[in-house]
Amino acid sequence: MVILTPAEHRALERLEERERPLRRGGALIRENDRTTEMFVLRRGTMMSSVLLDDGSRQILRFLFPGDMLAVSSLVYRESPETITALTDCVVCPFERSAMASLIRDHPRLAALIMVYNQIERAALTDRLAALGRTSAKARVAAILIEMRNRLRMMDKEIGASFTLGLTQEEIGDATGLTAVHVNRMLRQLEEDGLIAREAGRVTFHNERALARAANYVDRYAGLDLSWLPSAS
Amino acid sequence: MVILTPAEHRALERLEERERPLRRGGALIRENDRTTEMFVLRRGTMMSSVLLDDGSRQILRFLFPGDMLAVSSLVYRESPETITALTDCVVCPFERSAMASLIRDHPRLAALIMVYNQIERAALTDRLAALGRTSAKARVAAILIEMRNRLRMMDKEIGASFTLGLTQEEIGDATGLTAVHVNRMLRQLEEDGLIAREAGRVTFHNERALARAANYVDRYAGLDLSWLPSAS
DNA sequence: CGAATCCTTGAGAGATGTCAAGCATGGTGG
DNA sequence: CCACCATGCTTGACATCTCTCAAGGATTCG
Repeated sequence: MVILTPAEHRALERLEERERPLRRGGALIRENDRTTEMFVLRRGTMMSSVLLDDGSRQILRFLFPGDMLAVSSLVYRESPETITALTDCVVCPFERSAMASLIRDHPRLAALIMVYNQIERAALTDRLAALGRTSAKARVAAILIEMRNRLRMMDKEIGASFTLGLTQEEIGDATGLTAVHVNRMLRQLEEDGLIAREAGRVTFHNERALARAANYVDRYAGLDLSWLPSAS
Repeated sequence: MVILTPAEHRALERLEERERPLRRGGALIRENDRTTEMFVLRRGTMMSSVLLDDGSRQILRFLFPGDMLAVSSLVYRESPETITALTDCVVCPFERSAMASLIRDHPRLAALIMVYNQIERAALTDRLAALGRTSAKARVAAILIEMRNRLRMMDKEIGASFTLGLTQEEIGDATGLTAVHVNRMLRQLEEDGLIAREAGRVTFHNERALARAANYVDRYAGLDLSWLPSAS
């Protein structure tokens, strides 16, 4: 999509020099932790979430290889969110001061990071609109499509059928529903003929109708990066 | 908070060279408009929103002087959101290519823009958690506090009493509720002794309890910008 | 094999939406 | 200056959606 210069490649690789493994279920960062590190997710899937006073949890985002984690430590002394591994993972930690030099020395990479932030922002606002204004069934359908599409970006083999890798409680925490109601909505999607399920695998039987039910928009499409600074 | 060099000041001022007035209710950008412009809001308050298939609206964010508008045109050919004036406004348009040169020539400003994006992100995730996991009453309380705090950033005179400047329908579109239910929640907050209302003015009678009811976090506090590149 | 998790289903409760009507307010044209 | 209209607010009755609680079945892991 954008061709990086060798120097830019090296700068990005320097962010990924160190590796840290993380066990399934392990927390990389907890809310209110003090940290000045950021991370690149290299392998596995993670999620970021917040806990509310009453003990309920809201999942903000699912994270996939290539995503930057804990960018908020650029700004906040204490982390506003918890970051947890959904599968065994490998992350690459780097100090936020590395971000300062990267911005100074590689303006085009700085611009690309802004682009990345905007894509993430669009995904968050889509979820916001879903929580505010769509039905439980639509929200569950949206999560299914989102997960399939992100998984497919890592593995081109994935088609209409994939392993979701989320419990119904996690789907509920992402969609603002209870696990019980998620279960009912999955069954309804099945009865509507939109999906099939077996042993943790989901199969889309009518992807078009599912996307329509979910109000789904692909935020990795429709990009226009022609304004980027030229390679220096 | 951060002291800018004269050159940095000039660079920011260049973004605000031109002015465009906007009437109350007018749209600066509509969803799916093609635009390559961005804006700085100079005067007035605005909102950004999306429309769903069924005609319902979700307000994503309220915008105040100093905010950057339409940053998504850095990324998307077509705008993912509508931006509308809540009061008479003045905006300063600039081409997104100006952003490219600003990033190249002023790394510290680029870093500050990233900081700004992260603050906005935190505000969005707070709203997300509110929509997903808090009661109608809490969401309405949260909007009241948010509006008061942002208005107070422009006008230090504002204390416990302020003019909200939103219709109950707009509060509903921001909180994912119907206007009717917003009305009932406002009444309840009043009966609980947390607020008083008259002629569009809201007065906080028990701000601490209100903030508690709303799960409110001030995202403009707790910043740590010590990592920023040094002034060059 | 036993103990956790996770999933599934039912019944009833609670929160929020829908519809409908009336009231208040402010702006506007006659 | 007044009558009228559009907009927004308020309230009640009822419908619908989602949650809560509870129980049992399935699956995985040690």
